[in-house]
Amino acid sequence: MNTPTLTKNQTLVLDVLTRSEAPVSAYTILDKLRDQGFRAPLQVYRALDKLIEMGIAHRLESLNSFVACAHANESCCGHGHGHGHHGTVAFAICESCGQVNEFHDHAIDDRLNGWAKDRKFKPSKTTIEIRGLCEACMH
Amino acid sequence: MNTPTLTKNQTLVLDVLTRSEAPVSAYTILDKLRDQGFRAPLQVYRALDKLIEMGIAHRLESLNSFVACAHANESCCGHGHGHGHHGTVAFAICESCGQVNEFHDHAIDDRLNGWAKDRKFKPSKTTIEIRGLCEACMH
DNA sequence: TTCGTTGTGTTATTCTATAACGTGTGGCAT
DNA sequence: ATGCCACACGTTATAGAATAACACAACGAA
Repeated sequence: MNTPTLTKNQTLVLDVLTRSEAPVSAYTILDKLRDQGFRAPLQVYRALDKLIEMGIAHRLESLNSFVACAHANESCCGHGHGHGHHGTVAFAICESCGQVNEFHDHAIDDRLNGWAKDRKFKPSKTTIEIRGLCEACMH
Repeated sequence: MNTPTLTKNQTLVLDVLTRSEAPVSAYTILDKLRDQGFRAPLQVYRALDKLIEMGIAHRLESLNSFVACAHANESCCGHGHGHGHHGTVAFAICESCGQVNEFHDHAIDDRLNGWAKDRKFKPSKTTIEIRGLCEACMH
């Protein structure tokens, strides 16, 4: 019920994201895929665009980097990948170790949607990113 | 009780931000200040860093652009500029006209802080940006 | 077959941000 | 006053992120 068949480049890029512990920049992806024949940034960006469009990957705006979606097969509220979305996704990013924690919170969604509705603002994409220190990295 | 006296460059940059209806990129700021003697990006970035540090300006991560703080003299909850923060600020950005609406919502703050506290994650900076269409730009 | 769509590859260019120097000034302790 | 330090400022060069513009190949639908 998932992946609408990925192309070769999309698969390669997704693999890099999946294998990485931390977010990866487009140019880092490029470097990691030179051996597989990648030569230009566009090859990476095009694959990323599709993956993000499919909801399989996310872009971290505050880092200019990318991660694989952590909820690939999840359906906490009747939403898998196939149809809709699990609302807006939020990220907690450790500035020390780089680890990213992806989560979603309906109360926040409701709040933001409420604000938007009140002002007749039509949201297309919402970004929530918390930068800070994870427990392991605090001294 | 405000501005801890801005330097010349900081004042110039803030003026550009204040006068602009929409977010401005660093290089656009640079161009607008060439007449006042600006010649290099760093002059802009350094001023921006300070302004942001003071809470007088904000960076929009999803746009790589900057805006003047809309709450400069506000104290909705006992917080002005001087001491602390009015929690986390959120932005609604119209992708058509570029207008930005800055707001803050304690329920969201509480929710995010709760999530962080549960996981012993220590937030340093939180980004919330809603991209979409404002009422005026919907057809 | 023919056409349109989609993925691809390549070169060049634009936009965003920082590194690494060096200069000048104002405070302030001695 | 002298020496020192912090800090704003200026400049050149470079790194990092993203897109423009063009060309080609594979594939399915009409």
